[in-house]
Amino acid sequence: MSTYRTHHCAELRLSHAGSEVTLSGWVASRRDHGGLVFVDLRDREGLTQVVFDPQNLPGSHDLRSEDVVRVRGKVAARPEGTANPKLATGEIEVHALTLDVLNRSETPPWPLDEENVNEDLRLQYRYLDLRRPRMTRHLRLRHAVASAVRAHLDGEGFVEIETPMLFKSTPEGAREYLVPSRVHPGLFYALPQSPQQFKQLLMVAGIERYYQMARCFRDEDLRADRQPEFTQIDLEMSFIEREDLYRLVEGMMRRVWKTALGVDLAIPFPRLSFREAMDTFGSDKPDRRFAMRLVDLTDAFRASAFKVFAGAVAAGGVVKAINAKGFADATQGQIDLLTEHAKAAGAKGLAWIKVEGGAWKSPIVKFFSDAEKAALAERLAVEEGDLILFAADAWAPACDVLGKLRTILAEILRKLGKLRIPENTWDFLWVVDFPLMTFDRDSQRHVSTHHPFTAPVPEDVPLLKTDPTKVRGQHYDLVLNGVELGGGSIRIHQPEVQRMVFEDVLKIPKEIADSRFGYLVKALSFGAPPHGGIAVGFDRLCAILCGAESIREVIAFPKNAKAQDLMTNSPGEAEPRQLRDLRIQAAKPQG
RNA sequence: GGUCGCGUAGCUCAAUUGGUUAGAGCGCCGCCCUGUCACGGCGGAGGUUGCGAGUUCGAGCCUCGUCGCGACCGCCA
Repeated sequence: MSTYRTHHCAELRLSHAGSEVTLSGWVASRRDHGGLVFVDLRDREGLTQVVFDPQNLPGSHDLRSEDVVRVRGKVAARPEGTANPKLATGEIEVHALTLDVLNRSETPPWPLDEENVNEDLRLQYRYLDLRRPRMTRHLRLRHAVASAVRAHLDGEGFVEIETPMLFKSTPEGAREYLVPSRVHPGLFYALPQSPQQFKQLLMVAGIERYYQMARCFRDEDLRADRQPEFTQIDLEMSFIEREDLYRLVEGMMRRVWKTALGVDLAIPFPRLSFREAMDTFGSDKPDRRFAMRLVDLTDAFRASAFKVFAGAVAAGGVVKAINAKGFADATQGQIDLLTEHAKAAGAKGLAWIKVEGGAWKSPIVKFFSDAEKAALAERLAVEEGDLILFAADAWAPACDVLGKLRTILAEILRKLGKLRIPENTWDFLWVVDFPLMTFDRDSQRHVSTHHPFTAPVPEDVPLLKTDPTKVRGQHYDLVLNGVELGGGSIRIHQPEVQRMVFEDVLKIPKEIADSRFGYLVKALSFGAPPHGGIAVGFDRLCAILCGAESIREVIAFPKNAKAQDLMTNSPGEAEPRQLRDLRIQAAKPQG
């Protein structure tokens, strides 16, 4: 038995009354009555009230927040009327017989029970921040989720395999962290953005089912849900089709939700094509917990007197609208704000109608015919108090604009109490049938919508050379409550198809394709099995399960928004000697 | 790189139109207190209002610059 404890601080109950126990932990709070001292002793499990008689234990007067102590004492039922129903151990207390101060604590820089505190400070003293029960809960939930994932994948025959952190620079995609090689001066490794290529090589190696809690690195600007290093549940399987993978991930998520929240998720998750998602929600990661669907009005305004609409249709575009129910009382400022967002999303302006006092108030409604008004009223189910917002443009930008407005409106209406987004609703879905290629106007060439290893849908392969943007990829995104949780694809496993994508479709010069991806194409040529996989954002997953706003809340030692670690003060300068060894000269910023 | 927001005591926040010596709660220090659990009582310490200029008789408040932090946009195959 430990000399430090016989029980933890959330363990003792009335049934223990009379027994002698030893507890160790931190002083969470003290209430010194002079002749009697109460201390809430905290360990990772919870709180226990310890009662000291300072005549016998004078040191109890000197206890301070966060001192580490060991207490031996007798468990006693609390006197009549003094039980604390807020504590699991609230029926009892420990009457201290001995007190050992194992370590003193400086006064904490902020009261640890204060939730709303400057994040700088929390990150600078992260070890104190993590003592708080909420953060302890986050880390332990994260562990429980990781365990559930491992248990599930183990049960499905997966093998956990580590892949290198020191990888090769592949300049496509996210900016990478470069690592200089001392042995090869002037040459660099890169930290992996994901183990993508290795997991495919493991399939060629015949592993068949691989997974890894993979640390990934991206040297891009940060967000609340983005860190320079983050963790993915990364997995890959051979001899599967998309549906096989959906089933696997659905089972895994079901297990995770059961473990973490005790919730039975409904599976299978619905599937929505990219086209349909954009068309009805204006997003490839739609939050369907609220309606506010995009409605198509193209045919109704084909011949409209309102030239903005008719013109868009004539140019091959669409007219679409959404109904922000109950927002007819939007202020001019709010309309302006929405217009700003619409413009930022690529719209030229924002047409709107307020339905107030039985009338349609709008700068544009005078152009509408009765038939057009009737179509509007019917398709948007227009009622008193509604605010209708329009987009008239080519299909993709029109959907995009309204999709962004939809998200913003939902947030505004939710705050105003006009839209209720149900809590504890887990709206999972698969978004599928993405276009394999997107035409990039800047570089005037086709780029992979996701990555160049995604296999085309078999029946679309003939279009690869003729009309690449029409080719659907076997890519899938896992979406939860409007958050992209993960994505993956069935990969190309025939070397000639992979080579064609690199050279004929993406127009990557042969030498570059060879030097960057030659080993992969070569590997495919040695009997690569059909395979595919997915990467699920583990930090985001944990944040959602914890109800946290930011993934920083579920990472033990995260970086701040400037990618710094405020506790260790990194990044920091390197010694001149280190730089000399690496043959690197730091170009100091001006000033 | 851009837009917006924030920066006042250790922490969370006040400070009327630009006007006296910048306040409160918590925390901290000292004394008192045997049933508290947001313990209570009395007393005390603690401030370059992020920094620098400017306007003004006078700036926490206005202007400009700068630094820091955050959110978003760009970016994230």
